Formats: sequence, C-alpha cells, structure tokens
Amino acid sequence: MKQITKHIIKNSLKRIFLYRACLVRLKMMGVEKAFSYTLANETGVTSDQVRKDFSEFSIKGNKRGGYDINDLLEKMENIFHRNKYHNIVLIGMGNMGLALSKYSKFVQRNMNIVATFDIDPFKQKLRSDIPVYSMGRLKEIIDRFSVKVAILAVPEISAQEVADELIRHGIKGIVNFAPALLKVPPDVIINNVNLCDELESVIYYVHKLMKV
Amino acid sequence: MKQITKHIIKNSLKRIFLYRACLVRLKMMGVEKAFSYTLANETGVTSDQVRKDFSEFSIKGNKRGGYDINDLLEKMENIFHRNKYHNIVLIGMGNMGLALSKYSKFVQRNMNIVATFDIDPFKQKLRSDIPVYSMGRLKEIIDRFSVKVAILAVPEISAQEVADELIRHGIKGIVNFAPALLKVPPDVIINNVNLCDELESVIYYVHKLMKV
DNA sequence: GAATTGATGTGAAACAAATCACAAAACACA
DNA sequence: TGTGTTTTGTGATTTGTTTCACATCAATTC
Ligand SMILES: NC(=O)c1ccc[n+]([C@@H]2O[C@H](COP(=O)([O-])OP(=O)(O)OC[C@H]3O[C@@H](n4cnc5c(N)ncnc54)[C@H](O)[C@@H]3O)[C@@H](O)[C@H]2O)c1
Ligand SMILES: NC(=O)c1ccc[n+]([C@@H]2O[C@H](COP(=O)([O-])OP(=O)(O)OC[C@H]3O[C@@H](n4cnc5c(N)ncnc54)[C@H](O)[C@@H]3O)[C@@H](O)[C@H]2O)c1
Repeated sequence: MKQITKHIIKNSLKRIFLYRACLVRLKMMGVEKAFSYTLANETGVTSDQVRKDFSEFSIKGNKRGGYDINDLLEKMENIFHRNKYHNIVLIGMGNMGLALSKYSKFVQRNMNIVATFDIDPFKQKLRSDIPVYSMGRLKEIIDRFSVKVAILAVPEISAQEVADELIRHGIKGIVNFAPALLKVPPDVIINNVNLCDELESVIYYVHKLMKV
Repeated sequence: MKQITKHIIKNSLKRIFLYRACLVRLKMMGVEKAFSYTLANETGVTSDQVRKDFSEFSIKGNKRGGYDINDLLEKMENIFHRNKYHNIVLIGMGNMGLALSKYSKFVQRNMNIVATFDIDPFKQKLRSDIPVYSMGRLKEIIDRFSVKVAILAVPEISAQEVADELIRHGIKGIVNFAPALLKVPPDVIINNVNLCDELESVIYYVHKLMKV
C-alpha cells in the first residue's frame, strides 16, 4: 500500500515564496506599498502571473491602491502557518546534517530543529549546538514536541528504513536529501532534494546554450 | 542588461534523472532489459510518460524488446555529457560549502570540485581535502581548469557580487544556495536551491493534508 | 460630482504538458 | 509464411498553466 514519491511542489507556490522574499526586502527598505508590477519586475515574472498566483491563494489587494506590504505578508504568514512555531527533527548528523543543523535561517522562519538523531550520536555531539540523540529516543522526542516534519540526511542505503520508522512515529512530511525514491503512504508528503541532479541539469543547460 | 533568474529546470529533465537512477539500480541487480512500464512502476509515473520523455530526448528502444539498460545508460550519458569530466569551483567554505566539498557523489558522477574559494581561506583549510584558495586566485583556476560551472555557498549579502565576479571570469552556470535572486545575463544558467522554501512547502502541504 | 486615470481580479484565449489510443515493428510459434 | 502477442513511438485529445483583455473599483482631477 505504498506509493512512490514525486516532486509535488507546485510552481505557483515557489513563486509565492519569491514574492514573499521580495516583500520582506522591500519592507526592510522602508517601502510600504507594492503593485503587481513591482513584484513582477523584482522577480522576473509578469504582473499577470503575480495577480493570478495571488488569486489562486485568495490573496486580495486594493483596486488601484496595490498591496499593503504588511498586510500582504501577514496574509501569507497565515496561509503558510508561519505564525506558529514548527518543530522539526533532523536524522543523520553527517556532513550535510551538521551544516543544516547550523543553518540560522530555519529558526528565523519559525522552523525549529528541536533535536537531531544519528545511529552514532557521539560523533557530532561536540560540534553541534542542538542535542544529538540515538535513534532509540526518536519516538519520545517526536511525541514530546508534536513533530510532524523531518529532514532526512542519512546515507541512501538507510533512507527507506529510516523513513518507515519516522512515519511509524507519526511524521507526515519529509525533506529527503538522500538520492533515494522513498515509498510512503499517500498521506505523507516527500520533498526530494537531489543536489547531484541540480548540478547536472545546470551542466546540461550550459552545454546546450554554448552549442547554439 | 541583466535578467532575473527563475527556476528553469524542466520536469521532463527531472524525470529523466529519475529513470537513470532507477536504471543504474537495476543494472547493479544484474537486470539487462527494461520496459517503459518497469521504469514507470519504479518511479511512480505512467509508462506513457516514460516513452514521451524518451521521445523528447530522441531516445529510442526496440519495439517489443523494450530497452537495453546498458544502451540506454550510454545514450543518457551522451545526452548529459557525462562521458567527460566537468570541473566545478565552489565559492564559500562555510558550513554548507564544507559539506558539499566532502560529498562523494559528485565525483562518482564525473563532477569534480577542483578548488574551493573563500574570502577567509584559512578558516577551513585544515578540515578540507580540496584546496581552499583566496578569491584573488579565482580567475587563474577557472582558466587553468576551463571551469564553466560554479556552486555558490556564500552569504546572501555577497551572493550577487560574487556571481558577477564569476560571470566576469567566464562561468556560465551557477547552483546558488543563497536565498538571493541573482541578476545575470541571459546566457548564464542559474539554479536556485532554497532549502527554507523546500521545508516550508512541505509544512504547507502537511497542514493542508491534515485539515482535509 | 462627472470624467479620467491606474490598478486589481478574473473569465476567455493561447499555449504547454500529460494522457490516451492505436498503428507499426518485432518476435514467437505453428 | 502467417497469425497472434507484446511493446514501442507518436498523432490526437484532454488537462493544466500562462497570457490576454477587459470589466470593475478606487482615487484624482476638473
Ligand atoms: N554532503 C553533502 O553535501 C550532500 C549533498 C547532497 C546529498 N547528500 C545526501 O545526504 C545524505 C547524507 O550525506 P552526508 O554527506 O551527510 O553523509 P555522511 O556519511 O557524512 O552522514 C550520514 C550520517 O547518517 C548516519 N546514519 C547512517 N545510518 C543511519 C541510520 N540508519 N539511522 C540514523 N543515522 C544514520 C551516519 O552515522 C552519519 O552520521 C546522503 O544520502 C547523501 O547522499 C549529501
Ligand atoms: N548551512 C546550511 O545548511 C544552509 C542551508 C541552505 C542555504 N544556505 C545558504 O548557503 C550560504 C552559505 O551558508 P553557510 O551556512 O555555509 O554560511 P557560513 O557563514 O557558514 O559560510 C559562508 C562562507 O562564505 C564566506 N564568504 C563570505 N563572503 C564571501 C565573499 N564575498 N567571497 C567569498 N567567500 C565569502 C565566509 O567566509 C564563509 O566561510 C548562505 O547563503 C546560506 O543562506 C545554507
């Protein structure tokens, strides 16, 4: 009863994130109002697209007056549940896990890595600011902090097995760094981040462009 | 004369990477032939989609006989220029840069990080297996190794400035980890990897799914 | 306060991607 | 050699996304 994970993140959602980053920047610069074409210019899409995207998420502005930046950001925060804290666990404190555990932007955006786990918890304990637990304490921590989302940074070979365990303990969303296609039940969201593929596609397009 | 970077990586290309990963696995297991529906089952797409994707990249199989895995992989390697080595530079040896510099899969796929650069090259020199240079030597190395693609892992604030420098020295493709929208000429490929957005979209979909 | 201007919001149109349907090829076997 | 079966490859169709076009509203001007 397991389905294969695909890339499910919609382009319109990605663009909404772009708009938001842009709005945050404008706000810091003291700007208070934005028009669809302001965002369009800053993000490289068309103003129609901006308005259509807002329409999809039922975001409304003021006819003629454009969008009030504070208002818009607040609406987005509600849509993305950013008004609450989100507790995350990170599994696999190798090179990638360590880097992610130190990334300050997650906290700035209300996403808290409450604990990290490794089959060998002693390896990174000294270098990390976040507690590193053995896998045995996974359930306890997930329950205590009501964790629903996990970052998976274990070797490819262990990825499926660890994902199964996470899901058994109630995890509903996984950002997976292992180049493995996880099989998961349909009510679990997987977002695969495959950095080799990202690099390769750039190489592919660079070659294509240079030939033409 | 600068355009904003968008996400340009096509879905069909992403799927091709999926198929390839799958073929590599099958090959390791000793399988020699694959059918469109084999790949479909393994990757969670339809067999029509597989054949359509192959058609887009002019990959042909054998009527009734399916695809010879070795043959298919060789064709893909040609399409993605994987028969040659690709020299890469990595800029910014902080937490993320260090993790990436140690990632063995890049080398396995013929993508070689020939050198890394940092404004403060002494910081990581001891921990890294790859030489860490100061930014002053960027041009020299790019020229010597004919580097066309770079990984950018510097702070958001420096990302545009460093990208400009890279492009000035002949870089044509960048995988950008900074949450910054780079403005680059139209003949430069940018692939933005924004891990905050990846996490947030999972959180978004998890909430959506739990409410329904 | 009517006319004008400038922006939003959204159906309709154009375009792109995925699915369907089936002809064509390859093989098996009588 | 001929008939049946299997799987590819690709036009035709459907579905999804982006762009267009304009009615709508709010502010400004005369
Ligand atoms: N390092 C990178 O830059 C990078 C880039 C892209 C993808 N990745 C992927 O991310 C994953 C981790 O990469 P890495 O470089 O950090 O590898 P790593 O070997 O440095 O770290 C893996 C960690 O996972 C732990 N681990 C192994 N099996 C486990 C299990 N069953 N349960 C819990 N923990 C377990 C190990 O003890 C180790 O600390 C890999 O799948 C890799 O392909 C890494
Ligand atoms: N750490 C993560 O897990 C993570 C995750 C996602 C995105 N990122 C992004 O990747 C980038 C790097 O993150 P990090 O955590 O490694 O940061 P970091 O501060 O650890 O490392 C940044 C490195 O860049 C170097 N640097 C600064 N300015 C430079 C310049 N002008 N030229 C060359 N080098 C310069 C610094 O000396 C430092 O070594 C950031 O943009 C960050 O937002 C990091």
